[in-house]
Amino acid sequence: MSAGPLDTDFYARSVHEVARDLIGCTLAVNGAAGVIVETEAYDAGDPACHAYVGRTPRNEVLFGPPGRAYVYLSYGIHSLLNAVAEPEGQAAAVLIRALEPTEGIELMRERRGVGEISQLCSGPGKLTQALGVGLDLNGAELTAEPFEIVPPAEAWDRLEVVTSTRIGITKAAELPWRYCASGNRFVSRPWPRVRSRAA
DNA sequence: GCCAGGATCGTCT
DNA sequence: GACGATCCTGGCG
Repeated sequence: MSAGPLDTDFYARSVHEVARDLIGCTLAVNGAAGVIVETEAYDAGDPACHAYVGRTPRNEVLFGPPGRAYVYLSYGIHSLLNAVAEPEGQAAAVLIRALEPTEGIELMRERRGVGEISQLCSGPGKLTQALGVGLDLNGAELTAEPFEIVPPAEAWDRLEVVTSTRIGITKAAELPWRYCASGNRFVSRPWPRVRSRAA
C-alpha cells in the first residue's frame, strides 16, 4: 500500500469500510504510537450514535468534514477518540477502542501509571490517556500534526478482521459493528460477553 | 476468576 | 436531575 499517511479521501467513505480499514493502521501522536486493533462504527441512522439526536454544540464535529478527531468526555472521566467518516453532512464516526503499543512505551507507562503493556491501550479510555489525547484535540485534523495515521506495511487483504457486536452501549447494542484484528491479544475484550441464560 | 458498585461531570430533558 | 461509546477496586468463591 502507499507509504504515506492516510489522507482525507480515506475517511470520506462508508463508516463501516473506514472502521474495517483502520484495523492494522499505526496511530502516532504526542510521542507514542500503536497499531489499531479494535474499532467500532457509528453511523447517522444509528440510535447509539451521538449525532442521532440531531446537531448540538457537543456533536457538531460529527457533521463536519471527514478525517477529523471527535473527542468527548465519557462518564465524566475518560476522553474517547473517534475518527469522523463519510462525506461532510453525513454524521458518522469510528471509535478507536484499542491499540497494540509499538513506540513510546515508557511514556505510555508514565501516563497510565501501569507497567503491563497489555494494559496500556486495551480500551478506549485507556488509549487516550496513554497517548495524551484530551478534549483539546476535539475537531483537530487526523491528517496533520500532532496526529499521524499510516496504513499497514502489508496489504489490507492480508489482515484478518473479525466483526462482532459493540461494547458498553445500551442502544442498538446488537449491531455487529465492532471490528477487531483477529487473534490479537491487545483488544479490550477477546469477544463480547455471551448471555448465558435467555430471558 | 467473576461480578457488582462507585467515581465524576458535561450534556440534554 | 438523570444518564452515559469506561475503568478500577474490592468482595466472594
